[in-house]
Amino acid sequence: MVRIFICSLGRLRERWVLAFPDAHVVSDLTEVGEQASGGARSLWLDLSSMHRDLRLESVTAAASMGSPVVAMMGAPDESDAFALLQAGAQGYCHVEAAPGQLREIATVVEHGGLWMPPNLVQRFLAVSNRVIPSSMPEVPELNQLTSRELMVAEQVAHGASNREIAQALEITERTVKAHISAIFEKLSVRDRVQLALKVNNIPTYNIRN
Amino acid sequence: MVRIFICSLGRLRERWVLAFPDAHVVSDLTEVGEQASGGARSLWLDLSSMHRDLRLESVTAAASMGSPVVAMMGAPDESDAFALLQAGAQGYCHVEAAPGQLREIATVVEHGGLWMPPNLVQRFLAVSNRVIPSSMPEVPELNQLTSRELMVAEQVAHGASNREIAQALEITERTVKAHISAIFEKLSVRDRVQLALKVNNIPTYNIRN
DNA sequence: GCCCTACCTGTACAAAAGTACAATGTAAGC
DNA sequence: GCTTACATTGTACTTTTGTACAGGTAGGGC
Repeated sequence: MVRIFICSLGRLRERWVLAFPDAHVVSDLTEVGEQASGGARSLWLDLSSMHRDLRLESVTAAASMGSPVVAMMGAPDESDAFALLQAGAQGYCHVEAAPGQLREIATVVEHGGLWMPPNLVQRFLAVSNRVIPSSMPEVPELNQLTSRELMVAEQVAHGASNREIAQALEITERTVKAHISAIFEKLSVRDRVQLALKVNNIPTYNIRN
Repeated sequence: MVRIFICSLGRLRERWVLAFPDAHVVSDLTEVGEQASGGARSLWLDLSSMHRDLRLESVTAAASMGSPVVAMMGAPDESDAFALLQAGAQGYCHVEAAPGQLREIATVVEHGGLWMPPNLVQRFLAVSNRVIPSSMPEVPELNQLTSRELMVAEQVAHGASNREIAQALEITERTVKAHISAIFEKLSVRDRVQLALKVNNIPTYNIRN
């Protein structure tokens, strides 16, 4: 089974290689034609940094090539997901999905199944008046934080600057920095952006997490 | 992986055995509890010769047991399939599906995917697409960005530093900064954390924006 | 009492991030 | 040919962020 990633940068992300060591990559859909055109293959479209119309267009074009298509997005968007699936994609996932999940998705779509994140399925079911007990995955690392650190982390996770946090908690900016450094250490992140993403449970490009 | 068929007759059909030589069978859902309750398993409900309300009820009960559920019907019916999937089934197929297809379905649902006949997929998505979009807006401001800016924004939104973005896009760090400043202006955010949150559609505390 | 942790703060410094002002090249459209 | 939008880069600068090293306080457990 050949997995071909279509990415405008023409380079494979590390997670893709971790998932599929023999993955191929092309920078444009037109270059896919030659690659394993006869055999079994799946197409993985990196739709991050693409406008909405172009995303739909790309998926439609890819779907017409006869191989299962997985749409990979940078900014998750529910309404978009269904549009892309309707346009012919068999899978919809985050562009930085973990390698293990990528392999699951591959298994599913290459056997004719649909794959989308559990929250999307839940969303659909919710709309359908079905009550599903949702066990939203928390971020377990947050339990390592002291209560004060947690306060700071929450603020960072919602875009507050050090100065604002200091004012909010009525402490010095210096103290805020101290807390933040401790948080970085405990959560193994390197800066406040990654902290914000981790608290909000959003994957980052960085492997060292 | 254990496949348990729930069939009122208490007998396995030939096709099921052909597909899964080690398949189990029970005549009622209540008998499932004991079978491989801890390990990985999938439940295959034979819903042929069942009234509509009972079908729904069975699927709901089966879905609550924590294993993927495949609803197998004798007389395929679109609206019914829809209801059963809403009720928690991960798969929907004909009770006399070919062994090969059964195995495909097993692979899909046991990896978290949805499986249903191709013609139903389109129906399913068409309805979803009509129902979902109104409820959750995407981030319309992102359309103001140029394609290059969008690439940069996506990278920022996933924790990349300016240097990393520069390397990824093969441009200068200075150029990255230029793009980022333009993005801030267009999206009315003041720093990269807020940008990251906005792209990921996460609200910020933002007092003075 | 002593130890440990959480919490707080200071000075100083290094490293990013972000802005101001300016400039070049290119491609598309009128 | 001209205009406009986009992408790119430079120098120089301010601000913010983050770290290193050091220290002080308060409370709980032993």
